[in-house]
Amino acid sequence: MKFWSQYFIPTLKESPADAEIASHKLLVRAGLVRKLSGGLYTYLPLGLRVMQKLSQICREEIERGGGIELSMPHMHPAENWEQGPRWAAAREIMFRTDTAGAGRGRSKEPEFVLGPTHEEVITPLVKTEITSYRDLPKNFFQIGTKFRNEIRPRYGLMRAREFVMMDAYSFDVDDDHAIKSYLAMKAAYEAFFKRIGIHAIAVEADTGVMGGSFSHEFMVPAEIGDDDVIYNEASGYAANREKATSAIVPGDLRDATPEGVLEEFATPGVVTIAALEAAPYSVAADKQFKTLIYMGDGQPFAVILRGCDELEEAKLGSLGFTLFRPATPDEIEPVMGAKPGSLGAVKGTIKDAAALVGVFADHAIRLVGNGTTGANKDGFHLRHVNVVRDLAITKFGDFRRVRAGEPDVKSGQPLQVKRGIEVGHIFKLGTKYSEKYGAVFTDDQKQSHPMVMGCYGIGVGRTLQAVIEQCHDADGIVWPWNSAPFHVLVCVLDPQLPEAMDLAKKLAGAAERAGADVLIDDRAERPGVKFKDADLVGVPLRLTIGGKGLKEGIVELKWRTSKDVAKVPLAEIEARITAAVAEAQSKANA
RNA sequence: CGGGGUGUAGCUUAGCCUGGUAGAGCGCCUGGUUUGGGACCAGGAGGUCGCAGGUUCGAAUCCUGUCGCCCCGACCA
Repeated sequence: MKFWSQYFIPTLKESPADAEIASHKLLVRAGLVRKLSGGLYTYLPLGLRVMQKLSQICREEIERGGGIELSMPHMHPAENWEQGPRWAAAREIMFRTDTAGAGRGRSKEPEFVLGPTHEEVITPLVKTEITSYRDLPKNFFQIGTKFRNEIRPRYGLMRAREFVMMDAYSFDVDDDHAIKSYLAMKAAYEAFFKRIGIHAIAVEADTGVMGGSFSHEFMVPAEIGDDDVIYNEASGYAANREKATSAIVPGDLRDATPEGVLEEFATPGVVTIAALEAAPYSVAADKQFKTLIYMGDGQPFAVILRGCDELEEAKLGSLGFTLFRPATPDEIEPVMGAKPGSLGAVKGTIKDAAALVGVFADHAIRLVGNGTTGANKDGFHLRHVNVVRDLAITKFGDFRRVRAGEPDVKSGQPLQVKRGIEVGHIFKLGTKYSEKYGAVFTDDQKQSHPMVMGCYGIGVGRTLQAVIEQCHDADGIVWPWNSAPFHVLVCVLDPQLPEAMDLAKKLAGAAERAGADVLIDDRAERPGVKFKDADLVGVPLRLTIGGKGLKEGIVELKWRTSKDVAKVPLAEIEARITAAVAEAQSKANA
């Protein structure tokens, strides 16, 4: 048991000016963290306790899912990363030492990076230590500090430069086994989020810079989340914005027979979809082809969408480029023959078609039929453009951004959108890293194969904040039992009375024997202050010992989730505490 | 990195437009009265007004630069 007067819980009446969202304000007001600098936080005792609780539950569930705990350095030689597949993409977000070549008495210092995740460390380790199928599968995990040079840290622990993450890496002999490991981790995640008392949903996700074949994000629905979840309640479909697709193009769509003769017409000054929609042209946006030029690893490629659709840039990741970005007008003109606004992909109109490494079309352009697009001549467009007849398409794909209301691919029912906080992510990586680092094993036929990997992350600090975001009211935090820094708060209104303190210690002891963590508020504060702090800090079960109650022979018992106060006779109080703790535990672990 | 905002006591802030003794609330210290939902009275400590230049007789206030922080965008656990 801890005594508030001896402990350190600096609560604040007012929210700090730099906190915007409820969970961030409460994190600071309830005395869980203090900011050192943008994206860097000190965990105060209470915050640390919650981090430790979450970490421990996470550890238990990951172990249950097959994980073996170890701990890797936070600082890595840049060399490890240079040998890996994502150095170019990842170096942007890493903190790096700038001592390379600087000396300090030596002719050359190696460059170091602070690890944002550890594929680049675990894979070489496994390469040297595991060589036989007999030693597989293995799933290694750690819980520790990660570093990311976030362009814009924000929302307290939600997006920090230094943060605590559980990261796990699975190694299997083949795809089937890798999928088993993946599903075991998915189940472990679900168990973890359930135990800590928050609602998190698994949604299909893009693999992003991690690479890999498929992936789920674990999202906590919240207004302030920075990701959109596209979902349909009834069908169970759920995907993040980057991955989400819809059944907007019917599976049995037959491309229309080409209509009309391709024809150029003058459109002076028209460089936007909207301008072409307006009189005198009056071409509806869904009858236009939008042509975008991107640079993929230094080479230009085109993406064609309907005029009414938006590009979902992350979906370009499926094209296999390591790095891509929108091309600049200077890069576009020599290739296409015109500036942005007059571009098109009609055969024969592209100035240097050979320079394009691909023309990638969104499936939905097949709905356009007889459409209009740029003529690759400034001030001119083409009409009666037909997909099959006129466009030289390298590959069709899903590149458009899904909108709410479009039909779900599973059920055809309208999709909905809500915001969420990404608290965890699981990837089936495949052999991307194992091939690169030579992490191979020998099978029972003496054949050598790359290990099939998966990687898994849970942002512990972010999860802590997501718990607060999901579990609070106007008065403060309302901790779920298993996440709470303390389970029971014994509020002693008259700590100067020895009999009050004696009783408090006795009750605290009873609660501890029942398995609860107990905090005794023995401060010489007025009752109002104590009650306000109790609500702010959000301990699930509050026992109040007051001078008046003592005379009546009762102790008050109150749950943070309810306004009801039970006046319990002293003779019964210990049994009631034991029962209450047992009940809360069984509910939380059901 | 682009756009917007902001920096005054430990915290929340007024003052800045229109230059002239830096103010309040919370918190803190002392004493007293209080004591079941953030008490009251009296007294007190605490501020190079982010930093550096400049304009001016005089700068928190005007100008320039710079740094930090916050918000919106791209990225992510």
